[in-house]
Amino acid sequence: MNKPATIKDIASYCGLSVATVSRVINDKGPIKADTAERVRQAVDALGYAPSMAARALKTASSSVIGVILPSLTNPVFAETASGIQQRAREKGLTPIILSSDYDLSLERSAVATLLGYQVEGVLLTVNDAASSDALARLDKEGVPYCLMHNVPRQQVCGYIGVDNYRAAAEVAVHLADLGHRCIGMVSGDFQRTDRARDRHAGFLAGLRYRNLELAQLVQVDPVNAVGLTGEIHRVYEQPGSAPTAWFCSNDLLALATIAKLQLLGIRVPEDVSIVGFDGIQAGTLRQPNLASIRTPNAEIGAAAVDQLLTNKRGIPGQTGRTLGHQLLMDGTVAPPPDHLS
Amino acid sequence: MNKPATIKDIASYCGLSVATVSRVINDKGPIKADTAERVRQAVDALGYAPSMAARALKTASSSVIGVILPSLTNPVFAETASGIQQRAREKGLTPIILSSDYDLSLERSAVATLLGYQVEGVLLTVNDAASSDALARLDKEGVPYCLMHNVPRQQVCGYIGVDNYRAAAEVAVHLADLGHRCIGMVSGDFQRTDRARDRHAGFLAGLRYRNLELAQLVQVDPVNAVGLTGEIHRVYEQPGSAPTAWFCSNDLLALATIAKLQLLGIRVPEDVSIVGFDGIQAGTLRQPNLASIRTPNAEIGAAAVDQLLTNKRGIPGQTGRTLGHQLLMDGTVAPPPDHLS
DNA sequence: GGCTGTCATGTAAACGTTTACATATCGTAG
DNA sequence: CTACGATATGTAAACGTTTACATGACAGCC
Repeated sequence: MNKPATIKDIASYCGLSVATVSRVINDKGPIKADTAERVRQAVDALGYAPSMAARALKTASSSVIGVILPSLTNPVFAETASGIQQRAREKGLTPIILSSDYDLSLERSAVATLLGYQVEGVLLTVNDAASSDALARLDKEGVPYCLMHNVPRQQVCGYIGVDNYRAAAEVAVHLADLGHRCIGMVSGDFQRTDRARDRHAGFLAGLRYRNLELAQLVQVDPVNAVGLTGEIHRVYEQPGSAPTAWFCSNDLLALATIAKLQLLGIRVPEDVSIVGFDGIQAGTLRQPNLASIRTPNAEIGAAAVDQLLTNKRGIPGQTGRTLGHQLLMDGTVAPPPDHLS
Repeated sequence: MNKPATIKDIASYCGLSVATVSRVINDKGPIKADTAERVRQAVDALGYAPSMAARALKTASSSVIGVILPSLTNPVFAETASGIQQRAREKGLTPIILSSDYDLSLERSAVATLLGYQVEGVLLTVNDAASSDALARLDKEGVPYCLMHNVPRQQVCGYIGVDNYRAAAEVAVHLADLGHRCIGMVSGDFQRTDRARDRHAGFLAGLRYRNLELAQLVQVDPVNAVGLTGEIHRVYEQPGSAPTAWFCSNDLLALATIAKLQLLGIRVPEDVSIVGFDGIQAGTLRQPNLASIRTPNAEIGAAAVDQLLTNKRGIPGQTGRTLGHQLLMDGTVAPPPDHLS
């Protein structure tokens, strides 16, 4: 690896002092047009790239923002990362994106890593905002941050997400109004994340609003839906009332549920309705389309960057925003089979 | 934002010199157990995180690796990123992941950005390895890199991927051996990426090997499969021989194609067989499973990190590796409808 | 006791920037 | 002709580390 060119190389190449070169590069202070041109040529010729390390050290600002997400492969967070990426690029910031793999100790060490890079701020989704060490650390260090997707605590630096509770409640009401009376829920990361709990609570509230209760709650391992087959099988084997509709706490789970039902010879949505949550692309690449709640994931990321910058400048404004979601209630939802309307 | 604690704060807190503290932190040189303990306590107490900027500046090594991928939302690259992430963490490296959005000028500026961070090396997937400015720049600067997923040029620093040509040829042979005689291909980023071209060429070669030629080539906008509906409709409207099997250059395209066919009342795989490429999760979350080529995406990312480290140490060994792929030829593939076996 | 070697620590320079301050040049008003 | 403000550039210190070198303490050996 060649030694990268430094500002001194540029300076001596042009017969100038480093100060002048620095001024040209950051265009600060007065400079002769001729000089500026010479410097620019030298920069090109020597392939000079200013050392962000030195710059960060001197100016105590790194132009780096930290990002911590539970997963990069989950489309929800991939889209969020993508939105962050784009907005950060516009703002001249470089994101360092780390995955916590839903692991609390990795959440903590990710924060520690980012602190070392003197990040301008951190955008993150934690398992549980109310009890997060990672968040506590950021608060303690006074590093601005913006939560994404989480259910925010009281005193939070910044927050962007959707109203999971309300969205889930809307699904419950919608299913009830279609005539469903026996409704189940499939939850994955139920105990692990605050949003899964919020969706559950919201769904129950929605059912209650229509004088229903949850007929079944199936909990499965969130990573690869282990146990789903057995549970679904059990529910539909037993005599008695099996749900005519299921709300799944995310789309991947919903797709897996549909596949299992089909294997049992149960048709979706003719026999059973399925609703997911997230509105991922895979849900629209099938017939019938997966009914779901579409959340503006990329927009959440972009808005989080904006929120961070607002906070940094100390503008007192609002500390968070709840973005709108969209009900996609066609495709895999229909009235229950015996329903006369 | 509080001023972060520096090594000097630790030193004066313990009544030691910065040199000693530094030695404790990096455990180099002899230190009394007692002293080490005191330092560690101070680190915890003050929440000290060493400045990576200063460290990078002094040691001229940043512990940062650059990553450039065409997209973060495409599951293939999301998995690759995830694999990189994990292996990098094990090796004590921090990845800066940037998305080029398949844009050549963003590819270039991503390299420039990374150069500023004095990255130890770069892992990247470019549109076209043979003509990439980004790669040329890395070569010029002497920064080690490892290509992922690309079809490598002759003189390349490092390379990890699968044999797209061979895999596509295997699909062709498999379809031919099932009895298909009229076979089409749906290609997305056909003209844009080297691997799409490679898959196309390999597929043609496979067909030729069985004395067949490509019956139809449908090209669509890769981002959202614009035009697919019209093309598919056209093919099956016209009288004459319509393909009984389609090879799609990636899984997202394959899923979209299946959805379109179903809308035309064409059954998959009873009437028409569909094969994708990549083996993404969404393909397995449906019935029947999407036939595809599964590529070890996460492993490609992890192997690329290893390859980079090998290259850096100047170990002369191999400059690249081709990892194995896996044919998943069930679900959406079947013999053609009129086939007697 | 003096010499040597090992262990533990301190001193200070360097890494590549930015920037406050100093300097130099020059046109122009007094 | 001097003084002055503007303009353009140079000088040097500082940012937080690491590390070669220097120092000091203490043990073992003759």
